[in-house]
Amino acid sequence: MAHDERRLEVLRAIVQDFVSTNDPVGSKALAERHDLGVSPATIRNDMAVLEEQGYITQPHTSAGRVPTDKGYRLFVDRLSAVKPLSAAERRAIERFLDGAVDLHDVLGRTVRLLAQLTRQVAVVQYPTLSRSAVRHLEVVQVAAGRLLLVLITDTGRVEQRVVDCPADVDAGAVPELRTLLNSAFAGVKLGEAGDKVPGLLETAPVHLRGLVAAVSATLVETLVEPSEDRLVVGGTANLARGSAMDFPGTMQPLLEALEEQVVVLRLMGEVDASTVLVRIGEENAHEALSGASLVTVGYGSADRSLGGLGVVGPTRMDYPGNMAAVRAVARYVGHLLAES
Amino acid sequence: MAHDERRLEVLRAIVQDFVSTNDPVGSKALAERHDLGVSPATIRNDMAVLEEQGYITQPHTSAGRVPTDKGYRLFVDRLSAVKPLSAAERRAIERFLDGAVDLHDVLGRTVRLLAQLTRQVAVVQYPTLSRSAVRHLEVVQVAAGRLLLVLITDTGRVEQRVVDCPADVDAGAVPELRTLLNSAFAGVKLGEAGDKVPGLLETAPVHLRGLVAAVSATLVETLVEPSEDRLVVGGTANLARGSAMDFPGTMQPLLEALEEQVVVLRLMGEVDASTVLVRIGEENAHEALSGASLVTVGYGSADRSLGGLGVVGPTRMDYPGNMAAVRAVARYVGHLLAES
DNA sequence: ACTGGCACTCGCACGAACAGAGTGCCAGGC
DNA sequence: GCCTGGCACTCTGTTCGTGCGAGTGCCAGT
Repeated sequence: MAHDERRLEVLRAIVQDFVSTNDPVGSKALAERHDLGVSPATIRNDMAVLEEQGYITQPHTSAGRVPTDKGYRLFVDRLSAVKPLSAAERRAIERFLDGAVDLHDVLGRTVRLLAQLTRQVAVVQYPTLSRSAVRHLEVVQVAAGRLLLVLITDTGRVEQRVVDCPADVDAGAVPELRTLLNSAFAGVKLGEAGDKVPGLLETAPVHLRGLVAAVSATLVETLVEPSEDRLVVGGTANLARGSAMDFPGTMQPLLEALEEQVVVLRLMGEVDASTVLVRIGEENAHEALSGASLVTVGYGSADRSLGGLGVVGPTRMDYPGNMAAVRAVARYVGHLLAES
Repeated sequence: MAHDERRLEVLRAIVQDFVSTNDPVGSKALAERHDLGVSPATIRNDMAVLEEQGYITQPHTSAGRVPTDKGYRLFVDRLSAVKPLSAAERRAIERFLDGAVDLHDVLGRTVRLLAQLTRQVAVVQYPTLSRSAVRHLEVVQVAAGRLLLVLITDTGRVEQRVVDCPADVDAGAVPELRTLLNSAFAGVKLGEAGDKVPGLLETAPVHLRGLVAAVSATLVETLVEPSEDRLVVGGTANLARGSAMDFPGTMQPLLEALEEQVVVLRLMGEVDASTVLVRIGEENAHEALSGASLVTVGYGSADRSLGGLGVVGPTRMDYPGNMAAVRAVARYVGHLLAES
């Protein structure tokens, strides 16, 4: 039993050393840097077992050992203590995020902050529209047969669409339409708003029917099929910083995946605000991410998750530190957006 | 005279070959691939002169020649013919950009298009606020003492701010305020709108004075000190594609500069819509860009430039092709935004 | 003014030899 | 039964030397 205990301790030491030095770690160095109380030879035996179990591997015969994805997984699940942020870091979060003027600004600052804190690539998802509610619908006439529809959500996100109205629009009708739309939709979740559009057509005053009909298609499109969720990416320069061997061959596929957004967004869909989710290397299924790890968490208030944020980096990353940073930032952003 | 003529022809050939092969080009290869009508020995003499004049250089004593920044400059200024886009490319531009639903979408598509067309990093500037005009100002009451101010510009850009009103807000006052603001500011250029705020305070109906006073500070902030101009960046994966030697050492500084935005935005400030501006290597002054070239142009209608767009890549790039692509895309985007 | 020829200079790829790191295994001690 | 010290072995990365090829500069000839 004390056996297994120590073997795990050895794994932890390997992960820690490898993360900080980026060199395969051998039994001798391990015995020197950590006082495990046993000799290198004993450690070698433990390492042989760990390798057989698939937790570590050696790049080539007679180099040190390197953790495998499975090894990192065990480390994250059982061996890593939550590393509290320093007071300076906490202060940095507040100082950095306070003073943001609008949603775009908040998310922009968040992604920069997270990238700086973790020295990894940071990703922040815009608040998911389907979970947001309508705060206000604005209708503006921009030309004779043209209306601009602006949707403002309770998370501060703004979506706009231009609608062509075949019929001439009576000037007085626009404010009426605005009132009608707002009384119908204000406070309604976007996911549920679509169902109300048909009903609206029937109950609208006769003289507005034409207008409502013209607008309804766009309305459905805006409310129900919210434009693909957006992602803010920052700190890509950190990819180039790490050792060239962090990513097999080139980092081109990873950069492509980050720009593609859809891949990352799908992963973001699974987050919730209470637990930090870690995906390591091959666990990501997607080819381009198979050499990378993601640390993600949802942000939002207790009762409602708005979106996700996290960092992307080499599997060789400081998991405890990044998990702590991601969680702390998510909490703060959640409060910030909940109260606005 | 025919002398100098041929020497320039040699320079052009060197640039073209080096851009396409990425290998230093020697006199022999040059004589084979281009029919200059003279022997390698003669070309060698020309190259010696070109090198003395600073247009080309050799990486090491016995390798071929490589163009210098000065060489590229001469090539761009005097030796490159405008390369018209293929019909397929023109069609791609239309197909790609039509069907964009809003400004964000237009710029997002533009940057992707440009990155794909040129296989370089693409940058697109949001329409500069100070050159835009107010299309509509929206006021929404989101809570007892809180107003949301939304500015919609004629270029489709949307800015929003939350205003805290110390006094209680009379429900009926909000529409009045909206009307007041719009009649005062609709159509006004943002650069000139600031001057009108003080006047507004005096001429406003008495019962609105308090409200106007509360809003005016934010109004000035939104209109006059427009939030830093935004930049959309895409195709960074193309940086990793090129040969590792395209950028000295690492591309980290370049990625940082692109995220910083401010560096690139300053360069964008100088563009105009009529001429494609090319900055080569060291001409960029800024450290991080000293190994890169920028090809930029303004977009907008004839009478009014909205912003800039362009590509960033290694000095070893296809200047004629990129200039053509950048110009064509800028034209199309200009039309698209002018008519919306 | 151009051309062919020739000697010269390097960078680079290839191979050998070498040092260093790290392992696996075995026999002995607690 | 588990740990330890020792030892032989197996690699990789590095260094050095060599040969090759590419490319140049120069010179004499047309």
